[in-house]
Amino acid sequence: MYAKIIIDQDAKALDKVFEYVLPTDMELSIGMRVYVPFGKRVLQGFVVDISDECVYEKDKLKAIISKIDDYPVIKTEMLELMKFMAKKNHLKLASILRLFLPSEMREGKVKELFETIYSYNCNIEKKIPKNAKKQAEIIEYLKECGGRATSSQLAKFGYSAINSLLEKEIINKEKRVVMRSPFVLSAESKRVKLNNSQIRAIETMCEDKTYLLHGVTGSGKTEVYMNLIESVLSQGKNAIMLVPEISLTPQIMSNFKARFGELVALLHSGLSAGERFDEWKRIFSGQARIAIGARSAIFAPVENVGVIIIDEEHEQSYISEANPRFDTHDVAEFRARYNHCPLILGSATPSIESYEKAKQGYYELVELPVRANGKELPKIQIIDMMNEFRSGNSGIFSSQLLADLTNVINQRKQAMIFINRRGYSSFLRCRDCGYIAKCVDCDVSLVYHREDNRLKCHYCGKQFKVLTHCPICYSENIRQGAVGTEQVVDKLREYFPDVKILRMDNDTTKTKNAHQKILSEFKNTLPAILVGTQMIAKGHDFENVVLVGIVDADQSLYHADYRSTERTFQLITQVSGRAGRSENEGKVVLQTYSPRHYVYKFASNYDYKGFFRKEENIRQTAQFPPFTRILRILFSDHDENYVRELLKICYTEIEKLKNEYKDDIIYLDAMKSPIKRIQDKYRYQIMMRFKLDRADEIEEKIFDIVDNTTKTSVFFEVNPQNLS
DNA sequence: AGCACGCCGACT
DNA sequence: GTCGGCGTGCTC
Repeated sequence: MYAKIIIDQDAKALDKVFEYVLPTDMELSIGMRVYVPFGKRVLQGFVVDISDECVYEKDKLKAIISKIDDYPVIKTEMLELMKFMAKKNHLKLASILRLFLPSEMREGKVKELFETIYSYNCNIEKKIPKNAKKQAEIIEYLKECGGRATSSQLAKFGYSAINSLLEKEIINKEKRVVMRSPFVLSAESKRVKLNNSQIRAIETMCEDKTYLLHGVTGSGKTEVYMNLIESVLSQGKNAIMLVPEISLTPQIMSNFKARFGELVALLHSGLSAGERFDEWKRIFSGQARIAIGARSAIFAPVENVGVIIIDEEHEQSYISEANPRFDTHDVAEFRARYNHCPLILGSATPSIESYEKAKQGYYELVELPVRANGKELPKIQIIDMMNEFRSGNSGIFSSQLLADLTNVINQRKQAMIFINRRGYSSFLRCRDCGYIAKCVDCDVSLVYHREDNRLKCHYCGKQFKVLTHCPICYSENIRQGAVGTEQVVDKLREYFPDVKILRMDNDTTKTKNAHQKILSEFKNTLPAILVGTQMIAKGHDFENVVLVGIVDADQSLYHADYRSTERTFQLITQVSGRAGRSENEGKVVLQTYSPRHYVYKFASNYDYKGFFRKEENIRQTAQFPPFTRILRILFSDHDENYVRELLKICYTEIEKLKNEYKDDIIYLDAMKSPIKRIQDKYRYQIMMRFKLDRADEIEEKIFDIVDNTTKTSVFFEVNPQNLS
């Protein structure tokens, strides 16, 4: 007998099925992990098939050494899913399998948790040979980085050079473990009486198909989810529920823990590798029957799935932005159909894509039109900031917002100010020569963070000291530009020196329980103002918040992105939902420089359907998704000439497709990526847009073309979220 | 990815 | 000549 094996290594050259002889005394089944001889090494592999035939030359086959576990860690459903994803998203098999397992069970380094660090050994006085140019470069680079660097940083110099240095003990190698700790849960259970539309929704959503649950903010979707899960459990089946990472807050999670206790397994980024592994095992063994988590929880080893729920389905975070790129919707769809169970996509502001699918009958639309507490949604007042400017107010706040804030404070209530950005200001610029501080490895401006008075690269995380003068013209007139959370806080303190003003954004929530601390402090202070980014828009109920200010609503409109209007609508709706959650009337003040834009008209009336019709129309006429498909092919390498050459060859080949698909291809062009260098890799891309009818066919041809032209891996992205 | 092979420039 | 750096190709 022969076993077909996928080697657990993330390299394009190894992305195929290898064959091994199955020793007669070894009891092996599909989905198990094994050790196999591979060249001169012993590597981990996954058994994906067992057969009595082999394709490769029989006498060249080696035998499996041993099993790693005595049970299959990858279940049949997941192997099918692997094939589906490999085809759909053109991903490497091993990298897909790795998504299915907790990092504890994976070979090789997991970047977030383990990193190989190389450090310069200054004690050893050994000379580097004059001809060893690469090695000298490595040492130079190491010195620049303060003597230490990760293996991914050094990869560009090549492993031969690194190994030579290691051998001579000029540099040392160590494995650093990055540990994370969990947050604490406090649980209190309460059961809410359901209204009619909630009951109807629960009764409807039980078939083997996909439902789009459109519920206004505060319509009690969570309660619907809980009841659905409860009924699924009573049928002896299990459940998967996905929520966006930022709303994986203790509040929401504690509700589920309180209701379902030990049956819930939580998978979120805050868990340490060990804890994550434990939760995974609890699901795998069937002890835990409900998997709740962010995007990657869709891969939880839940068997006999009775329902899959994706809450806030419109959230960007459901599409993975980094390496194995996939869309959670596709994976969820696959698993739901495989298990013949309902898939529920819930949102107050469904994505245009999903709503269009519902309209065309691929999804069934279920609506929750009223708020569970029967209260009206807060009034949204639009403030024309150009007008403010013309009448002499050049500040961040309109006079209306200031007046309302004063009012709130006098009533000893609370307000939230929403800002669409992070950091104090975007970049450091020399006022004399125009120099902008940029990252040494990435082609992006560094962002100034006042907290620790440093410049940070938001792409690779490197930090730099703040410049006191311009490195080009030596001018000392170098400072920062636009508005951020910190500046808003500072300004507010000027206006309201005695009021508690809290700030919540990516920077103030870095540490373990910072999130909770800020929220509970806010909850217990009257009056108070909470300033924050996207984070404050999600699922926190503060009964004393009566005012929400949106300082720069336009921010997300200005992106050159076909989805930016949709995102602005979603943002406004979500943020507005924070005001007037209880007895108190709520109000929203929305400041904008383009008050006549249609998004504000619809958003201020909470008219999702009106907005959808308008947006649908625009997308259709302009030939954008969901009526077309955008494909982005990203090439990146340390050697700029090499990528350019690769791009050129691929482009010429792809261009030939235009003959056959003249009417299908709307747009095709090759260009530098908007951020042309990240982690010292040059990025070039091909962008294309084509009609849906033969989209899969075209895509497959392109995959083939690119595969046959390059040995380095290339990223494909469908309907990209951001174009960096 | 990482290991061996083999080409090519430097130097006892 | 030999030693060692570093690019290339292969792994069932």
